[in-house]
Amino acid sequence: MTSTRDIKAEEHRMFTCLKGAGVRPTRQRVVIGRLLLDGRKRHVGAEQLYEEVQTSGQHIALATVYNCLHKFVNAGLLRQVKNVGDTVLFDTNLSEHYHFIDIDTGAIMDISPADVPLKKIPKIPDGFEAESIELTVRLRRKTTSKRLI
Amino acid sequence: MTSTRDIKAEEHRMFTCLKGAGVRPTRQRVVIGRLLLDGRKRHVGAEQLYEEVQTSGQHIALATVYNCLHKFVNAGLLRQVKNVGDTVLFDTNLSEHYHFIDIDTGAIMDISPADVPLKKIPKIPDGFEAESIELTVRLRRKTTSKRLI
DNA sequence: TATTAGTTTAGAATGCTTCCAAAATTCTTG
DNA sequence: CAAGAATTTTGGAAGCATTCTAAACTAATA
Repeated sequence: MTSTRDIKAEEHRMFTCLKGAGVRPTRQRVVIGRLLLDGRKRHVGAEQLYEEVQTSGQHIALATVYNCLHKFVNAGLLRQVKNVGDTVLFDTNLSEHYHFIDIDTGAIMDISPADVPLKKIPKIPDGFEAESIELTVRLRRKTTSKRLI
Repeated sequence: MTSTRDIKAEEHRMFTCLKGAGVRPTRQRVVIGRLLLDGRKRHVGAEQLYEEVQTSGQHIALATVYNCLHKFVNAGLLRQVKNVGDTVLFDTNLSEHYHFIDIDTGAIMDISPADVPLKKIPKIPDGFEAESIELTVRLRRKTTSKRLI
């Protein structure tokens, strides 16, 4: 079990972490930071995170969750996944990697860059610079047999 | 100038084309097919196409434009681009290729696969098959100098 | 031609995300 | 520590692309 002192310590760590990233460490951001920036690699949507906050017994307005996620992205604490369905996802994995997407369930799995070395980066048009390179492989469950019973 | 007979001929060609693709050739689909499936490579949104139809003096309900685009995608006459902003785009270029996206304007440019050979396809997880592989390079206009005047 | 199956349509509904303007919080400076 | 300035939070409204609905229509089939 986590003692009150440990919680305080963790909160303080997150407080410092946010400050270091140039993000004003408000109560809400510390709460979300602790849920999200704990080292685990996850893909989260705003709505889902909103519910996690509620489950944890806290309340943060949905609009604030959105604000916070965007702030974190700008601060480089989070990445936005742009290839998924109709909903915006945020990725806690900051290292270079790509994604598998199960088109039926929407589930996302990481692809290590070691598994897909690009032989060369495409030549960037003059006057531009690459902001991001995304590689997404959409997967369909294989229909192994068409047994009807 | 295009004669009435030519138009009729083109309509009939599209009629046949749709039929061949297993798509029931309704008036609306022939109209949209003629605007879209003329060989030019384009990236189009539903709303934009809807306006093109109106400009051409015809009327097709927006819902029908959506229906039609999806039908065309299922029939393999069109591809859906899934990496762009918040709006769904359709791509008349059916051959393998990838995309540059100007993050400021939303403009899309094709990347030839010759420019980005994937050294190897990532290993597809067991029980799945790849439905599509998308590679998207987001571009930002380079800030060459910060002249203020 | 009659029947059936598939389409079109306008407008309503949906659902994710952003906007709003007021209240609250955090930071800065003295 | 107080006061003012700047930023953030909030709940609800608004926005917007897309899908849904159910009735009218059209195309294919027998």
